[in-house]
Amino acid sequence: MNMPQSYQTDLEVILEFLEEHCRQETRGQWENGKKLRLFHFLFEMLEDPGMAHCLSWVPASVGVFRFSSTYKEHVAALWGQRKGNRRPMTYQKMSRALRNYTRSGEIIKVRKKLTYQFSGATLTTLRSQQRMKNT
DNA sequence: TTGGCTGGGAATGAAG
DNA sequence: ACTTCATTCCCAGCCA
Repeated sequence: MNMPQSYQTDLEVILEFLEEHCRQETRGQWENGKKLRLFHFLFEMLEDPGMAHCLSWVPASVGVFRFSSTYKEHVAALWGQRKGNRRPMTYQKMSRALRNYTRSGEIIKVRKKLTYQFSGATLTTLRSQQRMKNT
């Protein structure tokens, strides 16, 4: 129990770091040890039946999903809360982030109103991560 | 014509 | 210091 002062403060620093890390985990900013990305969040929402009135898969088209016109702002607001942004998230801004995925090809825009599509690769990694969770 | 979506440049922020 | 991803702002085009 008799430790040098410097050793104790090092421990305190480490504990402080871990506590902050845990706080971020519970705030949902981390997923599988990696930073939470927008498409992870959207996938989560899509797999949640309680969110079907906000956004849902388009039947018979793999990886295609669509926001509801009336609740799209709700999804955006939730996303903003999850990230802990200073200013409230809006659909306008969230869709801008969605457009950034065009470069990386993780999500592409479908020529239909409020609808987008996960790439095959993105979809398979998301589904495998989802498997990990339920075990 | 107008409002709702869409597209994207550019600057800034957050975090590793 | 540099990259990645997201946020914020803003403007312009399209179309029902």
